[in-house]
Amino acid sequence: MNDQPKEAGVKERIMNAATRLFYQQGYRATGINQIIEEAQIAKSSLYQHFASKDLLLDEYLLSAKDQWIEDLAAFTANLPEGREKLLAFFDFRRRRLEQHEFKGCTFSRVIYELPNLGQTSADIIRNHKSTLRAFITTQLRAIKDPYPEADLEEMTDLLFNLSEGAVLHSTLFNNSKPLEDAKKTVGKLLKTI
Amino acid sequence: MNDQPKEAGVKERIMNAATRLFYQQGYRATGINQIIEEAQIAKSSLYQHFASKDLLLDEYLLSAKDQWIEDLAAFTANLPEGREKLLAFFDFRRRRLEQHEFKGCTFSRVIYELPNLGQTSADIIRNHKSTLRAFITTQLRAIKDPYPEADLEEMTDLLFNLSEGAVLHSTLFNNSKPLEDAKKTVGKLLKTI
DNA sequence: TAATAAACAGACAGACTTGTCTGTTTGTCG
DNA sequence: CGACAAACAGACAAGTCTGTCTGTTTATTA
Repeated sequence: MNDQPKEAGVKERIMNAATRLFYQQGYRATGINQIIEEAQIAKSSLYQHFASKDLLLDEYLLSAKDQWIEDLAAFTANLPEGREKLLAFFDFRRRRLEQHEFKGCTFSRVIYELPNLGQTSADIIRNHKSTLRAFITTQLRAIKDPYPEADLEEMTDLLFNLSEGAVLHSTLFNNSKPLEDAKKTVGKLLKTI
Repeated sequence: MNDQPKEAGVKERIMNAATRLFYQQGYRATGINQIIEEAQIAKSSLYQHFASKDLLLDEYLLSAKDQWIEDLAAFTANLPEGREKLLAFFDFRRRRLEQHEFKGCTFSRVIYELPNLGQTSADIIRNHKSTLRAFITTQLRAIKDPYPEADLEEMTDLLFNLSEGAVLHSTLFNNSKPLEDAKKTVGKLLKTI
């Protein structure tokens, strides 16, 4: 439990604890008291840095989104644009699930957990998913340019939906296979364009 | 609020209220007290029929799953097997989201809301998703039989993942477009087999 | 009519929740 | 040293939650 680096700043320790707990247990299932215990900080310190639990959620989503994009960039840094990076995208999502015991997509989880999600949080998540979608579009363009606009859109959505569906099914069955299979299918689909 | 038919049995009224509330607000966000109020029954009556809230969830999932399959069957009853029913599958999921204000898939919601879901509940959901997958396989076979086993599996998973991803994105963006586009894409994919 | 079962109302226990507030300790900077 | 800010511990308010329990009313059936 007490695996927090004591040297880290208070705000950082709160974010670390919230990140772990919100993802592993969910937002609603995680109490303020559990966060302060794991972060080893005082309750008043938490409310000094975050006005409410809801706002902590928003900051968590913002930071998780940045981390996600950064990790993807690092994971695909040495690969050529196009086919290679697209396939690696599926490896990346698979690896994330495996590292986190198949708890699902950080952002989809929040969407489904909070049906009446605040505007700000929902915007952050939509923004993140749009970034992923743009990543796919970029790689498709690298494979075939010029790519007819209508076909590009369609293929982007196909791959985007395929990845999300595969993440969901890997989560549901606690198994990497859906994502592995999806990657193979993408490999074949890319040969047709 | 008081739109429960008073004639309906107590257990039925509980299930009706739970179905509406668990889906609209989520399982954790819905309290026992709210259920008994909407169902217009006494708290002791609820615990007479369901030993705990967790077991109520399981019965809710079972009944929701049956209803889902039944509704799909009715929706596609007059269509020929194969291409038509496959395309209608996407219409069906779109219509469900539209009718429920884009709150997402009943079952995926539970998966994501309860990361430490009980074995029974998880099994019900996995069973349901397997049924959907089997529906797709059946329709693909109707289009092309014999269908090489490996290709059949791959196309099934592709369509299955595509539908789940489209449902997720329609939910996220409160918009039917992802599911409409997915249907069009399926139409094209089916021409290639 | 008497007996049995089902549903009723609602108080209650006990544990949880977020957020506030008081007062103390610690560390840093001039 | 003196002053200021940050973090501390932890009690507390006010509300929520699930589940239990007591005792009453209603309906059915023998």
